[in-house]
Amino acid sequence: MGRRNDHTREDIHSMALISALQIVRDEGPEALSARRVAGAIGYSPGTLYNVFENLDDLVLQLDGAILESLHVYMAEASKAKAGRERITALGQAYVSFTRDHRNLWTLLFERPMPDVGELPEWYTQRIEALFDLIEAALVNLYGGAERAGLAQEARIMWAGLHGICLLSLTQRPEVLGGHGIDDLAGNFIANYVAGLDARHAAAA
Amino acid sequence: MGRRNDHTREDIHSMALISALQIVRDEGPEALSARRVAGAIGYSPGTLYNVFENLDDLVLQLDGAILESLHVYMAEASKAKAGRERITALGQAYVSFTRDHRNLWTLLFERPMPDVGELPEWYTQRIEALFDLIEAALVNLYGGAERAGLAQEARIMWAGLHGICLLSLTQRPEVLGGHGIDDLAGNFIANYVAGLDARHAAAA
DNA sequence: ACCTGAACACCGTTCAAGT
DNA sequence: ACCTGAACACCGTTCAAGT
Repeated sequence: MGRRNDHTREDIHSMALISALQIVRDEGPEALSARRVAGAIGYSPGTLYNVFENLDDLVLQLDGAILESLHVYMAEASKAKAGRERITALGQAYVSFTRDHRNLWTLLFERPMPDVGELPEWYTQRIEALFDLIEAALVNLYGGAERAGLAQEARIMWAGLHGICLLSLTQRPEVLGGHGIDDLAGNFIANYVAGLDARHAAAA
Repeated sequence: MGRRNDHTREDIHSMALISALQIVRDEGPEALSARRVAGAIGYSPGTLYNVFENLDDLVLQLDGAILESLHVYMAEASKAKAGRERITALGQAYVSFTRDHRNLWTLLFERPMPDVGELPEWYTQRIEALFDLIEAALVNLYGGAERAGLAQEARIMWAGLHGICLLSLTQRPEVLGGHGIDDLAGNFIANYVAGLDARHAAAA
C-alpha cells in the first residue's frame, strides 16, 4: 500500500472535523472514535495520526469550532439589545443553544479535558470571547468605571448559567422543582443583576 | 473452576465499591475499569456482573456514596451557623469538597450519565438532600412564607456553585480574571443573596 | 512522503464449562 | 449456585512495510 495523495493534509484535516461533527451531532459524543472518523473519510486509522496528534487533539479542534458557533449564536441574539434586555437575551441564547445542539454542547463539557499540559491559548481565547459578551453587556448596563469587578462577575454569570444547563440536562424535571430551564436561568439572571443593582446603589 | 463461596454477594458488592473508590481517589476516574476492580478484589471480571448490572451500575452506587459524604461534609460545616453565615458556609464547604476530593467529585459529574432510563429514585433523593441544605438555609434567612420560591432559588444557588467549581477545574486561573474559586463562589453567593434581599424588600 | 493494515495493549460484557 | 476464563466486538495508538 502507500501514498494516494488525492487529498492534501488540510483536506484530510477538515474532512475529519466535518465527519466528526456529524457523528457527534447525530449519534452523540460516545459514538465518536478515531476508527469511525477514519472510516467516514475513507482513510485508515493511522492516517488520522498524520494530521492530528491524537483523538483528544481532534476533539479539541472540534470543541473550538463549536465554541465559535456558540459565540456567533449568542452575539447575534443579543446585538440589537441593551441594558437588562441584552443580558437576558444572552442567557436565553445560551440556554437555547444547549437545547438545540445538545450533543455538541455535551461534547464540549462532558469529555474529560486532556490532562497533560494546559489548554492552548487559541482555545482559552475562545472561552474568553464568550465571557466578553457578558462582560460587555454588564459594562453597557453599569458603565465602564468598575470594569475589573464586572470582569469577575461576567465569569460568575457564565458559570451560573452553565451550571443550570448542566443540572437541567442530567436531572429529572421534578428534582428542579418542576420549573423549566428557562425559568431557572431567567430567575438566576434577574436575581444576580438585582444583587449588582443593590451593590451599585450602595456604592453610589 | 467454579464456586469458591468464600464471600457472600454482599461482601463482593462492598469490596468492589471500596476498591473502586480507592482506584478513583488515587488514580482518577479514567483508571476505573471492571477488570481493574475485579483484579483488586481477587475475582474474575465475570463475577462483577453477578453483583452489578454493569459498570455504570457500579459507578452509580459509588456516586451515591460520594453524594452522601458530600452531604455529611456540608451539613457539618454549616450546622452551627444561621442566616447569611449558614449559606456562606455551605458554599465554602462545597468548594472545599471539590478541592480536597477532586477525583471523587470529578467521577460524580464528568462521567456520562447512563442514557437508558432515568436515574433511580434513591439517587435523585440524595441530590435533593443537598438542595435541601441550601433551601433550609434560605428558609432560615427569609422565613418559610414563600417556601416554593425558595426551593427554586436553592436549586439555582446549587447550580451556580457547581458551575463555578467546574469552571475553576477546567480553566487556567488567568481566564477567571485571576481570582480564586473561593472569591468567585463568595461573590456569587453574596450577590445572589443581595438580589433576594432586594426582591424581598420590594415584596414587603 | 504518504498511507496502509496488522499488531499491541487495552476496554465492557457474555456465557459455556467447570466445581 | 457460583465462579472462571475464553471469546466477542470494540477501543487508541504505533510502526514496519509498501508505493
